[in-house]
Amino acid sequence: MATRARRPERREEPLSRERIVGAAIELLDTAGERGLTFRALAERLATGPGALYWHIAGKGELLDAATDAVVVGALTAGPADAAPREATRALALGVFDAVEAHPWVGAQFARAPWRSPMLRVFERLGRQVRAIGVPEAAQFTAVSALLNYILGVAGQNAANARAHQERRPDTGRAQFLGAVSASWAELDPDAYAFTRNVAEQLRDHDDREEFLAGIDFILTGIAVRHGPSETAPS
Amino acid sequence: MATRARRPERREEPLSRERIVGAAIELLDTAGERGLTFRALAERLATGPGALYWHIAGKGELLDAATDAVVVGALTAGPADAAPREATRALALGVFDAVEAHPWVGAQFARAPWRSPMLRVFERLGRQVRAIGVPEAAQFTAVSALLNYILGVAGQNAANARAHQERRPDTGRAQFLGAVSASWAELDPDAYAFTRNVAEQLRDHDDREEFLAGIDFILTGIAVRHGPSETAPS
DNA sequence: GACATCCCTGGAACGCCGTTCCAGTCTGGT
DNA sequence: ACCAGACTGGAACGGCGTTCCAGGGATGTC
Repeated sequence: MATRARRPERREEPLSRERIVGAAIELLDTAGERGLTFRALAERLATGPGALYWHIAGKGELLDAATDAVVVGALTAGPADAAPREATRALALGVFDAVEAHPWVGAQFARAPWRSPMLRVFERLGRQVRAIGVPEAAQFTAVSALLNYILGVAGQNAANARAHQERRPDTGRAQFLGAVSASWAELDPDAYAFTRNVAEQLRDHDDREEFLAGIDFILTGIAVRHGPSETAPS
Repeated sequence: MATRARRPERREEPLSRERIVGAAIELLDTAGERGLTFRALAERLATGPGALYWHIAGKGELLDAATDAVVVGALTAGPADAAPREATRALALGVFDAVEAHPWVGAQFARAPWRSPMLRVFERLGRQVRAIGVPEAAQFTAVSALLNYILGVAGQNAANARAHQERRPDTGRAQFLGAVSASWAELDPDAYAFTRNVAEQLRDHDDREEFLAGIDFILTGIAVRHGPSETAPS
């Protein structure tokens, strides 16, 4: 009688939204964005494609849920007692690192605007901008600038990852940048004088440092325009 | 004899790479990114899908060529005798306006990194940054910051355009933003205090002004860090 | 114990996509 | 008159997201 005290379930583990999203993340990380298909996902979960639709509405919702899981993880860190500017840098770096670990997240940001993952980042950036002292009427503008920059970098990271993962799995980031840098050096000297000139800087740059430098440019611009007094504290 | 002096061609107009790219741009503008298929394109050109492949390698090259055509058009303008900072703003605005007229361009930027269209923008930005007086070693960083911000805005514009064109063709940008703004106002007051607070600013903001404000933040940041003398050189 | 019910499964099938294949046509050169 | 090669366009292939639906397993009711 009663229920047979937690039978070993119908299979090892029943299908669930969490399990599906988890498998989707693994698939995205290992096989890239093109590797996530309902058929591959079903095979990995030892079921058929149709079963997945009982738990997830469609591919859009699946990508959304996967992105949200990654973003939530990236935003949990943070000491929170740092100075606003430092906290903003840490926050941005957290998103950057998450995108570098899961490049497909960068592409997803550009696909679904104002969904839950982006809202989380927006909110966190907003609190820092408010802490910095930006007047209320200018807060949306300041946060938008930061967010759009972060999204731009994320999107490019995703694109680069695709370029040297799906096309040539054997080449790494260094070879990829080296190849692009070499092609820049052979551009027309008149039409692409500047680009030729910075070909070496492309090859040798550090993504993280460049990203942070951009964040600092924007934060400085915000401080000059809206800061309490730039150098002297109030 | 001789050749019958320019016969009226085999059809009204023979297939050509230019005609295909032109038709692709029309299709992208009117039907959105999802509307561009080789079958629809072939039908519009009164031919079969196979014929297109004689002139264009595949969909990637087609999108690249279409993007390039739009970007080239956007970069031809410009007085060139303006002050560097003003010229940079005009250049960025040119790209912004092109993306607003052809939202799919923004998505394409995030899909193919370091292809011809992006290189053109990169080169033009670089020349302005050089004219501003940024030292050579920091030019790549400065241009990257500007470019990534522009790409971020472009990608979001593309995503927003998709959201209120393919999902609800009857609603315009205002209704779309209004709906998002309304949903923000109903978020959890604790978890989304900031977002709730700027819901109105989202509804009422001007995309162009916000974009320019971001460009100005970055340009100010660059000037403070690398400007000719701002406060005092090293 | 028999039975109806509902949640959940998973394989088959639909329509559309990018791409390839190829028999055929048209054109200019000899 | 003939040929070689540029070019066409319809058919077909494999794969995708999604839908459909016959069924299986646990549960509640008599």
